[in-house]
Amino acid sequence: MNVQNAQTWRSVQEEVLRRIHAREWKPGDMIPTEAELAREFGCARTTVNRALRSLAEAGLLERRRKAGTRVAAQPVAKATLEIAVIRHEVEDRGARYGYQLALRETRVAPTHVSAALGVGVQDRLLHVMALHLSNDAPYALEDRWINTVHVPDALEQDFRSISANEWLLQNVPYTRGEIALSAKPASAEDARHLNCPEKSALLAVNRLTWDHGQSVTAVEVLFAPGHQMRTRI
Amino acid sequence: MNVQNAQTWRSVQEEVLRRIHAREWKPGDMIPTEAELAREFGCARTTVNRALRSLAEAGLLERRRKAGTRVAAQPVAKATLEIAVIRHEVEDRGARYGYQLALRETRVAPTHVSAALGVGVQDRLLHVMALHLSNDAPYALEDRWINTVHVPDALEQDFRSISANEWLLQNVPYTRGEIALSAKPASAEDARHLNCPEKSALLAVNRLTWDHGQSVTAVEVLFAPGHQMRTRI
DNA sequence: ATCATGTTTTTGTATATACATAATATGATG
DNA sequence: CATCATATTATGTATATACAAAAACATGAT
Repeated sequence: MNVQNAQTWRSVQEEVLRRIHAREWKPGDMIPTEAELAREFGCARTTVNRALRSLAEAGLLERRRKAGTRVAAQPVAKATLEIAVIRHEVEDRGARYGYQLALRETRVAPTHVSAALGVGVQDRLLHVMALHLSNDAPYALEDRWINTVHVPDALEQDFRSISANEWLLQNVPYTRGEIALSAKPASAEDARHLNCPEKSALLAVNRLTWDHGQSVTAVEVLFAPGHQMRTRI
Repeated sequence: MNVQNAQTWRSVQEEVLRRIHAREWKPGDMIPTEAELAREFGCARTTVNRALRSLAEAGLLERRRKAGTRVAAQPVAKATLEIAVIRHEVEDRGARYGYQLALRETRVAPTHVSAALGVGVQDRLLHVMALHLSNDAPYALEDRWINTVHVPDALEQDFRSISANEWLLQNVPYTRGEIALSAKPASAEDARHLNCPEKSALLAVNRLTWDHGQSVTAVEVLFAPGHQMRTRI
């Protein structure tokens, strides 16, 4: 064990990663304690802690007090999908963004929506459908229900020039949310908006957000056929 | 400005979060400097730094040296999908896991696969197809190509009792990977394996992993119709 | 007005030290 | 042998201090 020169937490992290990748430390193996590594690397324990904590957050290490640190047996790949404002998503790809409001109404929601939002089945909610365009081609269809009891300001908005997607993110905070990704066949209406054959396979993102226990909005975003969500690990 | 009693970084974080959610600090607003907050909370700047850094990693704050810290204008929802071993995914749902090898061959890969893996179009790769079952029902279809130049040990495995998914994660390290999520219509073969109508909308996860610049494997996992990937934010 | 340069401010990190906390290991006790 | 209390130990966190680095800002030359 040489005295390595690793005085920054990043260099410690790099060396630890190297040992994991080189299989010097195999999945499931215990690794030395922070104090031992600090001695080996000639740095403070705090520095080692910073490096190992960060690797644990990434899922590569498993740490427990007293028990020590081990290399994750099956590193769970944590794919971080960045779910941004759709306009930014389009513009970041270098395309021209377009937006069309398809529908805006206040009505009683289908039971699965009112149940998900935790409102009464008779409550009227704001329902907005809109098409997001990329270079004039359909990009995504947004189908959204807004809890107007908790977000009355939404009733003031016509959502003709700014999408509900963007308006809500800028104006209504949330403390908690659930996201579900799935594949769905295009309904006749979906197909018409997205200009694709009926029953095409569409990537669907369903989001449900809450603010301090109060539901805010339920939204389904259907992406045009062929769309991919990408990320690295 | 009362002297709050916030001596742990978590309590500092909570208070900062409260102010963001209560819109005392609105999206786009600058917030006080670490030193100011430390004074206000009566704790060390290190503690404030820990709290704010963590919130910045979560996408709620944007920090820049000298410029200071501001509340993210459009908090990018970072949905962390945990992509685990499929067997664990099934078992964690409380279901009985099953596995069937459908095909194992060594052959020249389709050009899009050899291109993705960065191998010659004439190179023979290991091709494995397998069905993962949940309570005896089809759960996911795995279609995998393995770069046998970089992972020759894979040729020793028959993948009849352990899936390539699991074997690779336990035995072959990788340093980098790309993941793409999309929706695909079921081919005739997909439909046969997954026991669903042809052209059903299937959620597809495509993964490509590399180890120090060497490609390891390219895999497409098709989930049975109706499957959802869920996460919270 | 524009550009290069230096100053200052804010976040970022490293350190030693101290104590907290969780969980295991140990030993006493029935 | 099982069970409970206790000691031990590795990680987790808080602190003061110091310096590094990025970037905005001010200054001055052109």
